[in-house]
Amino acid sequence: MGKLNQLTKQKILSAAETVFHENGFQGARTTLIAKKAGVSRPMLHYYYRTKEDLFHEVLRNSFSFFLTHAQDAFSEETNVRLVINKLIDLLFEVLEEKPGLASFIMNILNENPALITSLSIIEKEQIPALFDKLLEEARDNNEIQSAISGENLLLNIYGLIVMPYLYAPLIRFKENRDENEMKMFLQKRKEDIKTFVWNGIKY
Amino acid sequence: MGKLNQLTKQKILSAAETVFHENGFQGARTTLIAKKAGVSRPMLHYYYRTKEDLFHEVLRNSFSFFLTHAQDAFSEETNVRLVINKLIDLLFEVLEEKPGLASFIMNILNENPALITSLSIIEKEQIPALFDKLLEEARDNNEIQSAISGENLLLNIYGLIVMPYLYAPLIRFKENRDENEMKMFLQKRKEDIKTFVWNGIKY
DNA sequence: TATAAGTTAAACAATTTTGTTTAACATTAT
DNA sequence: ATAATGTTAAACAAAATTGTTTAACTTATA
Repeated sequence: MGKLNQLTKQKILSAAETVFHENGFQGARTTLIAKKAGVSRPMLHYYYRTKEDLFHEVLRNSFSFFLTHAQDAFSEETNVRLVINKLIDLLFEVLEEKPGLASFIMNILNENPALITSLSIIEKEQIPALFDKLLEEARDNNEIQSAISGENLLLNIYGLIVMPYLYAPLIRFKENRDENEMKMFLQKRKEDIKTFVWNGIKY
Repeated sequence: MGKLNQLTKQKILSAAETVFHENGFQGARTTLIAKKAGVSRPMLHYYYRTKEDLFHEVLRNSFSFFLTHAQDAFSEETNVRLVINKLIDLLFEVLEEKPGLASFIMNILNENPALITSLSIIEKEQIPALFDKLLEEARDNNEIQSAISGENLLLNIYGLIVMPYLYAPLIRFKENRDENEMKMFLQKRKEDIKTFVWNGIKY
């Protein structure tokens, strides 16, 4: 049996990513995915038997993409402050590349958190622990005062970064900012977040 | 024509709130709402013709509830720091009372932001401007150094507060924390956020 | 060039969900 | 007690959506 035009399969997966990111599992329509992929509906089911199969593939890819980038911050830098800045840079890049990813994750967290915990990538996730270690070192060196935990620090950073992406549609509507103004807003905000976070833990 | 057993109507609205908060518009099932309200399906349509009508009512109430409480911070306090602390307290109270509200708002922001901007309450919303004024005063008095805007400060606070509520299901799953442990985690986090935010803008 | 693989449009079955109708029953107020 | 109001269960119609089937067509390749 065949089943192997990788290009078509990829087009479907890629369209699925966009649609699932924008609408979540329930809101997504396989018809729209097929259309965006430029492919007939039977083709979609030919490569991915069910909507669920397709969703799981997107889910795995998305989390892998997100976590891999986040982890990079810890391999590329060693000092807390630099790691934090790097992490913020990387996460902004991730969301710039996939703006729907933030709400996608929020959606799953809400709809079906068990889905996330079942991912093998998640089990290997060590970021809070890595942060704990760096924070402890920094406290020993009197670089920071705060007794914050790695988990809380990470939640803070996620919250600060993700917020504007969730909020973006509202800001756009309310203040009528065009895409370019939004980009500048986000660019500036990124730097603001860095100093905000640093001050937040320094004292 | 009748249409006025306020108690039943209220039961329906209240059940609808829970279901819409937990599942969003698309994910919500009118059948489940009727069931939770302890009422037959035709009754639901008797008081609210369509699912959409019911949703709009919940939407209005939810935003009104959220914004009214947030605004209170500015009437009850006058100093930036105290306003911030009050706001954080009030928002935590809001989310403690309606834990699904956070993801509900995120959901709409994603699914249909136009819905939010069309709310009359939103147009009257002045919080960023109120913050701008307080921040300027505080800078004049050398209480704070940061040049942060009211809008960004508000985004920061929202992000920091909302995050754990979105994240909660995952934390619960991953670390197996029971409801009580979650409450303590949130309680502690609330105070952490206060100092985190204050340090963030002070320097 | 013949064959297999990839693809499509069209039609359809099955399911889910919303909203309506009907006929009957219960409750309240007149 | 009688009429209006509130309520239910049951059945149904209409629409949307997923997944499948069929028969035909195209393109690469053996």
